Amino acid sequence: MTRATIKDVSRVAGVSIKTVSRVLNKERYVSDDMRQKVEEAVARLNYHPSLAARTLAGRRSFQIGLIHDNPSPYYIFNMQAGVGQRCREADFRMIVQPCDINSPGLVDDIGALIDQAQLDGIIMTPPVTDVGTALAELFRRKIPVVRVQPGTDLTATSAVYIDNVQAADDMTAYLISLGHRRIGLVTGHANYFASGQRLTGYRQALQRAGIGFDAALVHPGQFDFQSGTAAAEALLALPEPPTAIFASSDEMAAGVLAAAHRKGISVPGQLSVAGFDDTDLAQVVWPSLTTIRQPIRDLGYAAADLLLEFGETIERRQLPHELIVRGSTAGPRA
Amino acid sequence: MTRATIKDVSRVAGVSIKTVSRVLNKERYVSDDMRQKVEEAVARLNYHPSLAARTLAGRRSFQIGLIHDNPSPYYIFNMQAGVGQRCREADFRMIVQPCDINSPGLVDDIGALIDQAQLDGIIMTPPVTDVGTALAELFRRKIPVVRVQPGTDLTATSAVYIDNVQAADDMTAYLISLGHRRIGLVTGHANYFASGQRLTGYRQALQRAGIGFDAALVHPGQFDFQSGTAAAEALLALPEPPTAIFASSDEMAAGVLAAAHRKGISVPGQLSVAGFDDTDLAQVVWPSLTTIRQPIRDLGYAAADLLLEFGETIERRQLPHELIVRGSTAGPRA
DNA sequence: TGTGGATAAGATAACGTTGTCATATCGGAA
DNA sequence: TTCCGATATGACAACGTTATCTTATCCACA
Repeated sequence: MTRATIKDVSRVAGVSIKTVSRVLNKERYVSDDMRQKVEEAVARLNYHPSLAARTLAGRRSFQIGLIHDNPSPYYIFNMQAGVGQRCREADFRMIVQPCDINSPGLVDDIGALIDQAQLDGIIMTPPVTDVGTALAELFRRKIPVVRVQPGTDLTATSAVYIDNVQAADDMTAYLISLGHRRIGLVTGHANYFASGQRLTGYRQALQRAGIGFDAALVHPGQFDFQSGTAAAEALLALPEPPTAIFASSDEMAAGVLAAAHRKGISVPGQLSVAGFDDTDLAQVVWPSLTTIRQPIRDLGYAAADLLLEFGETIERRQLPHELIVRGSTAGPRA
Repeated sequence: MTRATIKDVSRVAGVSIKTVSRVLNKERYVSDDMRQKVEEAVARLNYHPSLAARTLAGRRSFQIGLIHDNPSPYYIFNMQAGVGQRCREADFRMIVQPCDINSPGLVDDIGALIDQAQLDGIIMTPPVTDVGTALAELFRRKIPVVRVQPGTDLTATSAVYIDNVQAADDMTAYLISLGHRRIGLVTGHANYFASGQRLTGYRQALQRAGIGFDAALVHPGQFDFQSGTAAAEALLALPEPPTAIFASSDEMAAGVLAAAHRKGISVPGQLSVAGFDDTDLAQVVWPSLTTIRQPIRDLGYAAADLLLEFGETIERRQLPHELIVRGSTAGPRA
């Protein structure tokens, strides 16, 4: 017994092939009578149309690509979950393509993917979002693109994002409201525009509170644990060390926690620590992290939604972030 | 300008369509002369064959499926990385399909996936590996299957795995070698056969060392942080509490750490803690975890390799685990 | 009563590959 | 020399859908 084809369905239903196709594609001009006959036959034969044939014959492939170069399992997992869910709802398939933004073959790889799979659209996550050559290639092919949290050419494609400036501002303001005046900031990887945006939000909140900006309190990081530890060690060795450290990612915040533990500095007693992202990590370290929740899964869902609903039409959607207060922050010298 | 087709290539190279196809598929009986002409034309036109057309005409789709129902981002991310890498090497594509083993539609979903995408093979990870109805459906369709760490019907399909019994034995023996006699065990989720295997390894090591098995020291968990915390609280409240706790996952070990921190119990001074998996988490908590490294990425790579190299032929491959000693373990009452 | 637009259904030609079969050439053994 | 298997290439059908075009009704309206 081999797979059922549309021909089998049409025979069983007693209608033409084209009518079956019409029902499958929810086209207009099909009588309820026919529709029902076809649906019964489809169910009876447990028929599933061949994606290959549909792609070849039609101009759609029912597939979208998710391109990323992101080392964070948590980020990618949730992004995939969101995109994947929206795809399932529309009976689309998601093709995940990791890549390397420093590879010279990047543009060719993306081109090959689109050619081979005849993708109907592309979703990109940072930092791939801001690779000019890749973007240019996509424009050349006139393929619908949605970028997640893009940093450049903001109006060139559809996009979904959160307000990173406001989020960092919120967190900084929260720390200030606890009584902190010397707040360290560990910035993110320079490849990510979000890093700069979070710095902006930090400065903005300080200024509003009338606290002078001290460059010594800002230490570069790369979003990972190691750089969080290193940054914390540098900041805590200052003549006038901070009473709170705001790390631009939960991983770095975990690094700060580890550094504090090692030095016997109690958190939040002697030092408050805040993260960003609200990854699983935030609730698994001790003490659990005060952080900014970034709705990664929702961003993925929204990205796929824009692609499926609007296609080439450029659309933008901003999603809300949320300040999550947990055990790693408290007032200074408590 | 539209995509180049095989027809364009054949025209530019001055050969027949079939010859181009032969070169593309590395078939025999093609002269070097022809091969070179075709390759030049392919490069010049930047030609990429349509997967849809190849799938429709041939009997292969150049796609394999990865089916999972696993809540761990780390596990899935690494599994995908391994499978994906092997796929890229063979110019195959990986289709990732999350699923729900408790859903009544599970079998239908898998069937639909295979029908629609005409997959050349399937890789499954626990706990989907042991869902009898799903396995039966795959057998019915005679599709090559590789299971990662299967628990049942071990010889029914190809498989890749580590020796969970030995791994748990290794860890338990290590803790005993440090001088521990009362070692708590937090077991994993009952859906996973690995959970039982790790318990077996634990008992095995105890017995070899002449330490009596105490059921009170074994507490059920579900692989997650919460259950680790709960188990630790229960174990530490025993009249004669353990001096070491071996959790069957790093997440649960992190939960044990948190419980210890909360109670003011120092690790590893008053309590040793060990995990399992060596996820990113192990190095991000404080103190960093002594654990068993499970080569998840390599397992994925090997699984794809078996699928691509052996197809329907059943093959098995065991990969090595490794005991990783970090800061969370030491001798008792140090 | 005739006309035309909306509705409904089918026949047939694509889509871009691979499979199958046919054909031609070459080198070595009988 | 003759024949045969190995090598090399091409013509053409087939894969399972959708697109395009055609045909047939039906109903409202002039």
